[in-house]
Amino acid sequence: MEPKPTKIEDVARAAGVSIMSVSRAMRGVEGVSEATRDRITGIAAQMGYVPNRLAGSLAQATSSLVCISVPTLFDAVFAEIVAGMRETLLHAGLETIIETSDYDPDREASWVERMITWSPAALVLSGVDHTEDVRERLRSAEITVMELWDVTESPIDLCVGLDHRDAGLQMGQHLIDQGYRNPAYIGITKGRDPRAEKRMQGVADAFGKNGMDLNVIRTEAAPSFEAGYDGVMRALALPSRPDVFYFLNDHLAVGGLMACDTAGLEVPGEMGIAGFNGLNINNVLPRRLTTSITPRALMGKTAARMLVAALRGVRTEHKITMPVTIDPGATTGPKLTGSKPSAQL
Amino acid sequence: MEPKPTKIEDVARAAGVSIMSVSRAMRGVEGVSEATRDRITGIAAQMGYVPNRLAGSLAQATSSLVCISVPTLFDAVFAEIVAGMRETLLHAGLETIIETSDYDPDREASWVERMITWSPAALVLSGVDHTEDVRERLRSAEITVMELWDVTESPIDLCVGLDHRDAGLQMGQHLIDQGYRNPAYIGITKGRDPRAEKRMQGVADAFGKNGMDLNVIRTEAAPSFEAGYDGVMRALALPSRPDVFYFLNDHLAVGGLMACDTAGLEVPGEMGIAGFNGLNINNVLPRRLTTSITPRALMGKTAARMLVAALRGVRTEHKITMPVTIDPGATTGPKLTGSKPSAQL
DNA sequence: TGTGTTTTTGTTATCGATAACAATCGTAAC
DNA sequence: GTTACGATTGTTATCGATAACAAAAACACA
Repeated sequence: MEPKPTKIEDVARAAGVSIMSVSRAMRGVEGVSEATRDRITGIAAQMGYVPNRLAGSLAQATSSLVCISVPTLFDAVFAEIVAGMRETLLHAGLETIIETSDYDPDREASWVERMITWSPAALVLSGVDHTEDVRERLRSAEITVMELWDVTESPIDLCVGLDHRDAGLQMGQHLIDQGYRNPAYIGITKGRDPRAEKRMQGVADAFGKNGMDLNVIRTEAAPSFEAGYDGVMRALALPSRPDVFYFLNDHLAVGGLMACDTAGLEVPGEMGIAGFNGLNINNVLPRRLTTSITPRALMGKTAARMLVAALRGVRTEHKITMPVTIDPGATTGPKLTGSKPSAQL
Repeated sequence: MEPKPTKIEDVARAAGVSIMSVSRAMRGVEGVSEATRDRITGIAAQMGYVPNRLAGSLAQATSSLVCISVPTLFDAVFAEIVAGMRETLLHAGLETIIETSDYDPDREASWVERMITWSPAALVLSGVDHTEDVRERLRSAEITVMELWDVTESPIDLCVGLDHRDAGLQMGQHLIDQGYRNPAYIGITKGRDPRAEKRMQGVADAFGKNGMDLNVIRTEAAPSFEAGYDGVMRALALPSRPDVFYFLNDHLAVGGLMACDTAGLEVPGEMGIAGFNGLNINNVLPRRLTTSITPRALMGKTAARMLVAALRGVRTEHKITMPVTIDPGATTGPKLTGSKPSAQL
């Protein structure tokens, strides 16, 4: 009663050819005439034959798997990057496996360990900060590695990302230009998100050059709306109240914006707010967030193309730094001190 | 120079045993004494041996892969369900592959086709509405199938989800109780999200029982903040303005809330707003959204446990309907007609 | 001490494909 | 009508593991 799946041998027998001809026909490689190819693929389709990729990959000693590790899928940022990659990869006949490391390097490490057992064609990691174990493994395994989202002077292999410190520097300067003088950064536990730390450093440096300090407020939560909300609540209790908040990302910024609203603080009049990413929630906020727009889909697509090229032996550049642009928005700006309308929403 | 990965044979030679002993030792199955097992695993670790899963799965005719298809990862809803599953599955030694179908049944179908080639242990699909091709394939392949997020009388195999129509019915009654009489549904193109259609139907039925009609407004966009915003803008142009909006989900509801705010409509005084899911953005909104709370993480965990049990041959229930509870929030309620404060945010 | 039983270890066949090489076919050139 | 070369097809070895069965060793009990 069990409907044993048809294998290549069955198709070969049915078509009256050798299994190699079927193999060649199915993969679309050279070595069969157009006529027999068409005949074989026709019969295969009719028989409902699906090649066993496990066997194929084993024989080829490499699979068509691309394993991607991102910190989280709880916000759309990495989902967009991944979506950008997938389309291109799928088009190139590559399957993707996604992992969420939850910003935990050890978890990334154990994942790399596991993935290697599948002989993937490539591994994609988020960021450039990895444990020594991971670097070691990747060095010894002959797997193409792509580091995404951040850039470094010494990539393991390929690298497509942003210069986060520079993005911070840029935003810092923007905030200074807007007249802010007492900035605070609101983020999460130190070390959890290395990219955010770099951005913070950039902002700190920008203000530092002008002799101003950056207050740092950290919540222990994951990067979320709530973390931003809580951060603001905590920040407002500081002895000298900041005049602008630079948030870890737009999620925290939105939470922070809501917190300011709840606290009755006028934005940007009494408090400036800046985020990072340019999420699409920005398109519906009554007041657009000041933020840095990151080219997420494009980054994914770029990375995927570079990866596919590399897998085909066409090695072009090894490292691309994508541009980040500032969306001035409406949550920073001249400090008005007019009448304060009460909150609605 | 190439550091050929060590294989089972190398370990066997180094340990002075047969490869079967190594195989048994590595997998933790019966058939080796404790002493030799420890010795073998020690040597293997020392040699940096990682078993080739392709070979293993091929020999076993089944892999430890669980393939999961969700409509989207752009909002956190499915990400949370998936996260709930992953932990349990990983614990059971199962690897997960995630696909986003973008609400496209054909895309789901081609994905199923591709996944089968990897001999997965199980397939997880979102919803219970699939193309006939998919049903056909899954019937013939001997793969455990889990349908998630929705429920049906006749699941393919296993099923863990919500009764969406009932959730709609529940919310509809709630809105009626709050005094609303002219409801409108704001969603996306018909047929794209079958679950949303069921919820809408539930609301329509609830109002219908009381002799009231449900206006239906559809934007063509994907389910997003913008879709809710645009939907409201369009709804406000209707001849008879609705007094309450039931949105496809919280994302649209948040967008709609912002639109009402921008349009200067008092919520809930002049307009009620209800969503679906209970996203955590609700924790920071100055006015909590009226919504249905869905147990997403729990659903994922429950599904994963059921799946693991089924894979081990322990078949308990086949179908579980998870409860949905209403969060009354503050965007629906007595229609106040007090002074209208101007918008801040 | 010998025989039966259980545990441990090893041997052989197999999983379903692909690579590398060998054989065959067709046809163009001489 | 051969010779020769490129295009097509087939054969054999291999990929790295596991299942099923066989052999050897350890243990038990009369």
